[in-house]
Amino acid sequence: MPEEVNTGVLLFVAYRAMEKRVLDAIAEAGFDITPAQARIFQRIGPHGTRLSELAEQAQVTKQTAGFLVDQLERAGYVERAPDPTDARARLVRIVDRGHAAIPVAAAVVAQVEAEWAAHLGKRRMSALRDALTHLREITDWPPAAR
Amino acid sequence: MPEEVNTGVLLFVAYRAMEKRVLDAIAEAGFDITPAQARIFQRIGPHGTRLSELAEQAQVTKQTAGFLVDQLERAGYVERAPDPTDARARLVRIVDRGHAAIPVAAAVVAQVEAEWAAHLGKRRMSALRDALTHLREITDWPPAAR
DNA sequence: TAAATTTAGTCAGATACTCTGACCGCTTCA
DNA sequence: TGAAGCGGTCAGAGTATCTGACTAAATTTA
Repeated sequence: MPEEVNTGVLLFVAYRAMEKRVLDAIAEAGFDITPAQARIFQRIGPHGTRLSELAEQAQVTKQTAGFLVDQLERAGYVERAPDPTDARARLVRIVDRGHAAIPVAAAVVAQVEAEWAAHLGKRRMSALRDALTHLREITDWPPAAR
Repeated sequence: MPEEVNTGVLLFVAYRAMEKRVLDAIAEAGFDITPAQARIFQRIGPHGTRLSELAEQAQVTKQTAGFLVDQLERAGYVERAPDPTDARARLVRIVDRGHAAIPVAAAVVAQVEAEWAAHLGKRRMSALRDALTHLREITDWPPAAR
C-alpha cells in the first residue's frame, strides 16, 4: 500500500527539523532569539527590508511583525531607518549584534543541507529543491492577499 | 546566479500554503478549528491516539497538546477514552463533529496536491514526495528527544 | 490640483499558544 | 516490593498572534 501521508505533514516535518537545528545552534552561540523573531529576522535583506514585506514573507500581520521587530530592536539585532524612497516607510536593517548571528545560522543551514544531501543523494536533493522552487510560483503569497 | 534560497524557507512556503488552504476550507465549511488545534487533530489515528504521541508528532509539549485537546473536546470534535492496554493512558478519539470535518479536509488536501502535481508535472511531484518521505528517516523526531 | 483612495506603519486590546516546573497514579523491572 | 519510568494533569508565566481603529504619506482620479 502506497504511503498515504499528506504532503503537508511531510513538509512540516522537514521544515521543523531545519528550524530546530538552526534555533538550537543560535541559542548555543548565546543569541537569545525566539522562533518567531527568527522567522522575521531571516527575511531581512542586506539593504534593509520594509516591515510590511517582512510580514508578508513571514506570513503574519504587520502588527505581529512590528511587535517582533520591536523586540529584535531592543535586543540590538536590528534598527529601523527611514526609507529614502518613501517617507511613510521605514527599513528594518540588521546591525552589529544581528550581523554576528548570521554566520552561525548560515553555517548550520549549510550543515543540515549537506546532511540531507548525503542522505538523499545529490540527485534527489536537487530534485527536492527544484520541485520546491517551482512550487513557489503557485504557493508564494499573492502579494495582494494581505 | 543559482538561486540562493535556504531550503528551510522553501519548505515553509509550501507548508504554509497547504495549511492555509485547508484551514480556510474548514472554516468555510463552518468548523471553528484553529491552526494549532488542527495540527493536533490531523494526527489522531482511526482508533484513537495517545496524548503524548500527538504531542510528539505535532512537536509540542504534552501540556500544549493537552490544552488543545481540551478545546477540541469542549467543541465536540474529540473525546478522551481510557486506553484498555494501559490504565495510565487515555486515547484521544475523533467523535461525530470531528468525523464530519474530515472529508472537508481530505477533499482540499487532494485538491491542493492535484494542483501541485498539475503545476510540477507528475514526475516532479512524485520526486518531491519521494525526497520528503526519505528525509523523514533523519528528520522525524527521535522518539526520545522529548 | 483638490479630493478620494490606497499604502506603510502604529496603538490598543483581546486571544490563543506554548513553555517550565511540580505533581499524581499506574507500570515495569531489578 | 521498592525504585525508576511513563502518561497525564495542574498551576503559573511568558510569547505570539489577531482584529479594529487610526495617522500620515503617496498615488490616483475627477
